[in-house]
Amino acid sequence: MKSNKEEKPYDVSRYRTPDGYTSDIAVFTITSEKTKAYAPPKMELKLMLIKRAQQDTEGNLNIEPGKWALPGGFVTPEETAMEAASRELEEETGIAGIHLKHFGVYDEPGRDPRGWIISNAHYAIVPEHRLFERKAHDDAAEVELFPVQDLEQHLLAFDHASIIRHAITHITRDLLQTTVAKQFLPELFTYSELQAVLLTITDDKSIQNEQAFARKIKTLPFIEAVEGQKTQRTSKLPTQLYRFIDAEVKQSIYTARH
Amino acid sequence: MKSNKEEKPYDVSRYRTPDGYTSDIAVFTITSEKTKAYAPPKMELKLMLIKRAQQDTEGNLNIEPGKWALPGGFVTPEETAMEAASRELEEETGIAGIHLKHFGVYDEPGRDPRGWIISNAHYAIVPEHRLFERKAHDDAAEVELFPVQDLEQHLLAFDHASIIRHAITHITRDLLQTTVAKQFLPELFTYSELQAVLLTITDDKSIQNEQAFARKIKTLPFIEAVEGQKTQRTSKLPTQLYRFIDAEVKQSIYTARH
DNA sequence: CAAATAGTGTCTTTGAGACATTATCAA
DNA sequence: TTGATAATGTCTCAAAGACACTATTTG
Repeated sequence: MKSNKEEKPYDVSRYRTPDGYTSDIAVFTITSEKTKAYAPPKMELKLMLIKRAQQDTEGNLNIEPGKWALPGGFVTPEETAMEAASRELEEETGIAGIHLKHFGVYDEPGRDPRGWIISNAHYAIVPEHRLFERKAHDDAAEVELFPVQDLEQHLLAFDHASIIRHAITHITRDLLQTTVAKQFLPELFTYSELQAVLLTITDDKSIQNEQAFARKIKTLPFIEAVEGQKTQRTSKLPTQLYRFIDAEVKQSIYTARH
Repeated sequence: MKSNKEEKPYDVSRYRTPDGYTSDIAVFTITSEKTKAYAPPKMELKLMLIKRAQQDTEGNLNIEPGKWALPGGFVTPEETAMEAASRELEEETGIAGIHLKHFGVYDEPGRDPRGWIISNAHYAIVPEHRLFERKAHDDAAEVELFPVQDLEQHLLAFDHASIIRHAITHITRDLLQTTVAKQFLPELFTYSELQAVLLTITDDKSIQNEQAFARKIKTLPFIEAVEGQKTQRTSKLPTQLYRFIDAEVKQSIYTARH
């Protein structure tokens, strides 16, 4: 861990410590647009960003004003960055108990004009309905949801453009390779709801095809049909409900079909 | 990113900064034991650990002496943790240009008795032959390779037991779901060599079976046979050599067979 | 020849893919 | 009845799995 080299009194770097440790959060939500009654929703993956104010509440100039940024804040010594993320998220949006995942650390020298500041980045999955009650934060001039496709064109603070790219890469991979998709869905869901979630980040043919996907969902070892449970929220015909079960998903590129 | 709350003068946490930022490295290697001539090697995944000395070269007591630990050290403001890992690895083992991957951050309050120290953890893949020239570091009483199975029984410094568990989880998943296995192999390799690497971390039936795996390797989109290239290092019969090619591997648990 | 690994032949079974068909219900 | 989604029937084709067998080379 620490080598003696740094502990020796003559080592100049001994007392160089970071100027700050922050936790940033890429808050993703999927908005469902009900096109009509008795039909599966059109879903779209969106990222929540905050527009940095010109000045803080004391009247001092803010840093990187007017740019869009990920919510976040400084971590205190009494908490982990994950706990800080959870706390910030609650302060920002008023919601707690959200799925959070670490996906990277940003420590490039010069990434933050304020000094040597290390950012621990997470993504969060927030079901749309829980975002309704969100409230503005003190330095957040605006809070807005952006479809993940057209994020490139906005002016982003610090190195957040890069962080956001990685966040999208990670959540996309996790949605396809783990069962996090359940964080976007109700406890019980139909095949077309799961399909709509997956289609926000993939255009895979066998996921696009209704019949194929409806058949496939029955064979997945980590999803089970809930006998006798049906809903009419996606069609006039009562539709089978499914739930995720705790089953370890082991996969390998050396055994899968290609 | 930073909220005004922390910038206000009355906020006590404003000046609380970490006492250090370290980079730790889980150095993995696969040792090949040639059981006999003209046979595939028996391979085993091992992790390199350092035994912390009782005192440093100045005669001061060292922290966590006698315990096994991951190599690593403090990150300076002029570098990223990844660069620090690369530098430390070179100082420690004399080797450069090694595959490194970030897999986690450790920032639990109290994890390090010296203060609020954040560890950015990476794993490294070092081919066995490059470890031969490794040399002892100044505070490393001993350097040793441990098979990943029997790491639990050793006394580990700080929270390294936990970090190591995560490192093994991550490298295992990456070996099966990405093409990092190539980091353990020569440029050109036989099906049985790749098989031996994979069998260090899985007991999957279709990887264990020679015929099945020999057939499967020909169909993998990210591996190609190198026409006309054969070797006799794994058998008396000249054997086809393969190489990894740059092909994007997209997989999904919703489309794979289960 | 014996032994060991590499590689093929072939049969069975499973599931993916495609396409058509049926079921159910609201408007 | 129309229109929409859900669900099934069925056929084809590709690949997985299993097992036997052949090929090549060294000692």
